[in-house]
Amino acid sequence: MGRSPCCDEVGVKKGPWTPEEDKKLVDYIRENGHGSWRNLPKSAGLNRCGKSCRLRWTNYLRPDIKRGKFTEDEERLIIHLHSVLGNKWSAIATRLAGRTDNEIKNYWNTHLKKKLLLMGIDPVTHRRRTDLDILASSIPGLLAASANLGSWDANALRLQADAAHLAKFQIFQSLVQLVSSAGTPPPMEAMSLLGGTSAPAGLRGCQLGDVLQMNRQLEAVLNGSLGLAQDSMAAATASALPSLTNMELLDSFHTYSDRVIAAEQLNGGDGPDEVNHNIYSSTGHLAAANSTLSSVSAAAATAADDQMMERINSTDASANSSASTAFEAWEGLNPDDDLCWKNILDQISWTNTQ
DNA sequence: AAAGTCCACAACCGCTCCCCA
DNA sequence: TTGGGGAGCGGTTGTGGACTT
Repeated sequence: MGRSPCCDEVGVKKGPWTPEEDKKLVDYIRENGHGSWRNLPKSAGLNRCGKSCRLRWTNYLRPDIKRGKFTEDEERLIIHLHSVLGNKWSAIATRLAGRTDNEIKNYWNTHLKKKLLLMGIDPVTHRRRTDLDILASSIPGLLAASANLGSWDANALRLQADAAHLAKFQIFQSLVQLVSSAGTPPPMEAMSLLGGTSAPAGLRGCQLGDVLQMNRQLEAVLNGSLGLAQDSMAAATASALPSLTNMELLDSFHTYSDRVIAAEQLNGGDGPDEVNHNIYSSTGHLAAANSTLSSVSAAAATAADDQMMERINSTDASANSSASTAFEAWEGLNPDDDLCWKNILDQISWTNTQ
């Protein structure tokens, strides 16, 4: 069912609207309502097509439009709604008073999509990414982010190291997950990288089953770490950032924990929607490493690392050896060696293409 | 200071949906 | 039931300003 374009008239103006045109359009609609958009330009004395008038009105001139930056609440809501509705921008816009579909779409494409990618989340599926290319490309950004964390004082050095540690830990976990999801045993070259001369004793010579077990442990640790991080955040930050006041620490902590709690509420607690769980929980480390709260979260998570070990040791005796192995392995890796990362990525890329 | 590059956003294009004769 | 027209939607593009080299 073809239809002729509405803007096929020659001589109809296109491009940016002038203030005079805006005034004509606003005045006309205020006085008469828009009525038929096709007839409006003629009636209003505008040399535009009706479609252009409608877009200008609905996206820019409408009096109930809310201008300005998106708030964190709005961001969170957009991400949540997008996970449910997909690219249904108009449907999403109906849930955000004063925001237009076009504005939300633009904001998604220019900000939120990148934000999610940086957090290691696929903006389409809202699940954690394992794509190697993205993973590999994200490493410099992650490390740069961790390097830019702070310039306050000596404590910043500790925080920077913590954040880098966490970012690399997350990457490592993703790599292990990737190996386990490949369905085939990794090549000896790859395994030898994990257990080779530069690798820690815990990983040396480990088998696929060990890697899978390790991955399960890491998954549990990462997914369970958020609560621990919240529990220990205030104390951890207090010890890591003695130069900040208690009030500043509490503010930082509350900002972060509010986001988490709100995400949980949006989620309906234990509903089927895993989006916010994915975003705020399982990737908590990575988000923390990249967000403005990264320094606080990273310090807290460092303390949480200790508690993770305790939890593993106390709740799953059968996994004790593997879990310990995983962490010993991580501690033994030399994540500051760029060549080490390149080699691991190269080898696992090779695995994935087999 | 100039040139080049990147980024954000307004606006356009083309398609689909829905209503109505 | 069909098809024409209006409106809405999502993807894409163009442009101006900010930033970098």
